[in-house]
Amino acid sequence: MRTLARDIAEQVGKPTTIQGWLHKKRLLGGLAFILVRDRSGVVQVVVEDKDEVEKLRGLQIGTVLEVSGDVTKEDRAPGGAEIHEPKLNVLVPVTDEPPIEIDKPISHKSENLDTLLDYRPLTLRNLQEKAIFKVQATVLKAFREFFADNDFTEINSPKLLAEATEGGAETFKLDYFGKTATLAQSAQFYKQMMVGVFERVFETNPTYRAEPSATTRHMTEYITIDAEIGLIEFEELMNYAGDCLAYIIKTVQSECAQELKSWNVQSFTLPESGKDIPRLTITEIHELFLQATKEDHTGEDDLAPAEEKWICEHAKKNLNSEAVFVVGWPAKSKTFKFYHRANEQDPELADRADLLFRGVEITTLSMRENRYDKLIEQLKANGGDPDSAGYAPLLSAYKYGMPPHGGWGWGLERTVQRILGLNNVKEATLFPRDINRLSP
RNA sequence: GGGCCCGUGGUGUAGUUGGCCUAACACGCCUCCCUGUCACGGAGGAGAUCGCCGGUUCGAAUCCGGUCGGGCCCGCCA
Repeated sequence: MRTLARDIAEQVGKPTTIQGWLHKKRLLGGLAFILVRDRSGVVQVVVEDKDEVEKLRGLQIGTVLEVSGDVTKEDRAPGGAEIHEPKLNVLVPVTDEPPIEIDKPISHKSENLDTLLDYRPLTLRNLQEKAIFKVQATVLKAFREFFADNDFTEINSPKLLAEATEGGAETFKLDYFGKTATLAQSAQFYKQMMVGVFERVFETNPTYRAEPSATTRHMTEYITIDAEIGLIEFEELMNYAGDCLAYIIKTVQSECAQELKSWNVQSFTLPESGKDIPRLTITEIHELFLQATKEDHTGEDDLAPAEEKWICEHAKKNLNSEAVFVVGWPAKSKTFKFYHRANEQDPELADRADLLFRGVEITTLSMRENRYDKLIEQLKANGGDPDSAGYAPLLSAYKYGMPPHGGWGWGLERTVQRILGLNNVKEATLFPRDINRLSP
């Protein structure tokens, strides 16, 4: 019967067997300490028998072991207990020296990211690296809990599409039995169609962008948490997104305390309720930024990366929130897509917001134009053909009844990146894909 | 796509105004010593034609040109 590392203290006084990877050897002559890592953590094993120590000769970190012995309460041991008088059984010997050390923090300096990512199958075994993806899994779990609490249904939309439709971003093209298929740049149209079915839907799937971006924020494949909500209005939609962020942070704080500590993440400055996250218009932010830095972006349709960073620091200090909703997006702009909805009172503005968190845009949300005729009009104005195979399915959903609705696309990796204070979104991605990297 | 920067043992770095470099340091690895380590400690050892190609020079890790790989910022984009 196998015991996990996290349960070792409960086994005190009992013969116990653990299984896992040799994580660290400390040979002190007549006494050796070895650390064995399993899915739950690390156990210290004290080896005094020379024959047992000798079994480890020539074996490298990564060797898979089964260790049977007596668990002893020991305050000097990590976790308060350790295994004594062990019998070591080598399940999978490793004799080649690993190319990278995994038992101490690995360099995350930008110029060393290549090494970190090239050896990803091994570097992920480092406990600090592993912690990033424990946090990611917890964020994803929190999303699902939030959606379940609010009566959403989870869906999965296709990623192979007949043609590029949404506009805005470049798509990947690939051969599809002699036809050209594209990889989905978002779940946009499908989640909208599904509003007509479930009213509230979400999905957590990869999305693909063929943009030649070389920044710390962009990848060609990333996970979006796509949500779409029927019978909602703009203010309410922002509140949902804010509540969702608050729930994610709360969940990570309670379930990943150890992981946050290992990345030296102390605390979060965030309102408990989404409605208390500050709303600032693009124009206001341009003005504040100009006053503070003398750098002028007034008149621009979008925020510069430096402004996104600055406004979050500003809001943390002055508005008690590291998250900010950026509103006041122009309706007459290339940032306005054909399915967006203009504001009823002020048609010059779009019912759209970006949610910035700790300096990075993590979510884009908007109300969608739900009136069939108006949508067709906007589509045509955008150069789209309503009769094409790319638009017809979406339009048929509209034709037969779409309520006012809105939703968001939320970057999972960016969220984890900012929670942990990582410099590059690729550090928060298991096997990142970017303009230069397609492997591992 | 534009600008700037970087490539030195397995890993992280120093050296880069040409000669003292027959390339240094730390970690890792190997051998030996060490019974409470937890970045264990100590002694010794192996391991790099300095990304690649060409040029300048008596002499190149160091200068020049090209090339390949990578990073950061901007743009695009989320």
